Amino acid sequence: MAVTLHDVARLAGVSIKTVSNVINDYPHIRPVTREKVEAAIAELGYTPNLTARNLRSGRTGVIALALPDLSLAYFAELAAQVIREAEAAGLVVVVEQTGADRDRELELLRSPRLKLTDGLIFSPLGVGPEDVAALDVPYPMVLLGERIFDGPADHVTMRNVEAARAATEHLIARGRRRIAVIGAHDGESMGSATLRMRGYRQALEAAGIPYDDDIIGRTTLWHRANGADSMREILARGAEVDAVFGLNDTLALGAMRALRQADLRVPEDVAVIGFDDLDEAQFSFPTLTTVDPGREWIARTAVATLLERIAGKTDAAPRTLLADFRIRERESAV
Amino acid sequence: MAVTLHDVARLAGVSIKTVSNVINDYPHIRPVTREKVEAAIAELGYTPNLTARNLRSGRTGVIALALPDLSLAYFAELAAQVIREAEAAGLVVVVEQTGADRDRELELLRSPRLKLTDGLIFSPLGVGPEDVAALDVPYPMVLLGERIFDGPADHVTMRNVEAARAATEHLIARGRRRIAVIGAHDGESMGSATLRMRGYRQALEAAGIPYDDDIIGRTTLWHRANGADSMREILARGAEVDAVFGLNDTLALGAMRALRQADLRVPEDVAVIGFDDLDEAQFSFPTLTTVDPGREWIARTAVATLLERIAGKTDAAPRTLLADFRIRERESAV
DNA sequence: TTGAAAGCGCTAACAC
DNA sequence: GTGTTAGCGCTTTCAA
Repeated sequence: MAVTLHDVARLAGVSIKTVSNVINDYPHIRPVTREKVEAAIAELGYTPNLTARNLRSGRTGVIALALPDLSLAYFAELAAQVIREAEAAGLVVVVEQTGADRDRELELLRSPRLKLTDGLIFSPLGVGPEDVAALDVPYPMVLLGERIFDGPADHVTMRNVEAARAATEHLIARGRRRIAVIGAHDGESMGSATLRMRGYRQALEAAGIPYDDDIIGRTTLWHRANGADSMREILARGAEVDAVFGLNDTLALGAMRALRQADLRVPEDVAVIGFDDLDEAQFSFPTLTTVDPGREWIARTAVATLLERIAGKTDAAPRTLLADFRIRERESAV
Repeated sequence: MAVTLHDVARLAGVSIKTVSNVINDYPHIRPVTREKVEAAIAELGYTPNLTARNLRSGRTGVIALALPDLSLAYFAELAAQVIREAEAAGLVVVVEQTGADRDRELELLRSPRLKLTDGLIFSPLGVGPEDVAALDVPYPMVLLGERIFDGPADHVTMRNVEAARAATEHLIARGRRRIAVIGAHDGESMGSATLRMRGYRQALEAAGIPYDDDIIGRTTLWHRANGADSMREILARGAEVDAVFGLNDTLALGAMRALRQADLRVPEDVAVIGFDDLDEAQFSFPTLTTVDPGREWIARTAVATLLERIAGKTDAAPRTLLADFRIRERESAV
């Protein structure tokens, strides 16, 4: 641990600057010198002290990714992608879990731990439009998700309304007219649920299908159990249903479970569509038709955008970047 | 970003040492001085530069967690837990994905990026016993998983053999005798598959049930599709089966899918048990009986053990720490 | 109780 | 082409 530039320089019989030059691939070095230095580096097993380098350069090569919880499949897959993209850009990623808690999210934004990173990719679930002021942070940040629009930072997100509308239209085009929704939120002005509901209603309206509150399942959490419970409630009401739009895949998978327990066949009796295109959607029974919201593009764009800001593009106005989506047609809705 | 100790000291009319003392809660400071300094800190919005502090202290407060892929539910849940435990200990976690690739794993161990961290929690899937030499790294490391025993580092893992035996016995106790296995590996001397197979065979032997290679499904990968494919193959052979032991939950869930497609009822016709106790096991249809291998304990112990090593317990011999397991009884095997 | 100054290991002017 | 040197912002002896 104790080998420094000085040690290498001494052994090689040169100055530390020369060693530094070799390490940083400075072009004009005599081959002989370079070899001497490289031999010394090898002999001593020298590796640069990144902390010192960071102190000099003011950069760390580390970015933070803050999200609700890795146990949620959507965020795990998002994190996997962000880490891959960051690695390709020569960065490593510190993952922070906020538990979707507003206070913890706000605390994180002010945390001195972030000083150790070059920037933050933040997927909030607790803070909302009323907290935009707290988002005006003194370091590069890219926002993900639907909680914040017109914030003081770049924002990479998906076309929720259009994609949800397309999902609903996918069902309508297959003759379904009694399309239940699982995962609606009450009293939320801006969020995935609200936006996706808007797309749903647009599709109904365009097709001349009346909106029926009886087949709208409300859940605060988007876990599988909530999807199953919500579906059961709708069925218990005796409401007629020939399709289900799960506002995310996890809810849709939960709903499928409840449908099968109620001896309803998917897709024959009830077609099901989800949203997210989790890996799991390919392997459920039946496989889940869903919306691919462009997660890969979102991850890549978030990293690229953050890097631009880190590189000094601090003046440019905050941008909103929207991913393209597509419907992944599988067995649950054909 | 540019506020330093010097700025604070100048504003407060004291030396930087005094400011430093205040920040680090050095006991003997006159209240007046402290107040002056705190006022200056507040006015300037000073936060310490962690990089500089790290350079001095030689510690970073960052640990690395290297695992195959966050898209795999088991590792996502493990990471979630490790991050929580690390946070409780005042550490943040850099997550690195190796893709279960031996070369990438070996490269990671030597990566200078690790110099930015105080230690590594490493869950290898590519390197094996033949690579123990590479594991003798010059920084604190804790190993997870089954790939390496008697390595040069502390090792936190689960009781694979005993737990697999208990899982098999759970099925036997419920009258099952034709217990298929999904996920066996060929030509692997040490790994989860091998150990769990050992427990399976022990249970059969103890119950006087003959081992039948016809109902052993081999897969290299442990994804859901492999579980389904492997199950289908066994069924296609015409082999008689009244239970399935998925060597992990994902395989078991895949196998359940194949069973239902073959019009076999779970658990009536075929009981199914898994291994891992993923969140998902509680929400599948039917819910999955499985082995809880003690993931939470493993995460907590890995962090605690790493911290001990970081704190300087470098002399002590490497230890192997084993988690307690338990069977989570759910619908798929009653 | 507080201040002065050295130095953690590195990079980047600037000199030679 | 290579060496000297001044910091990056902080902690920490050692004095005062």
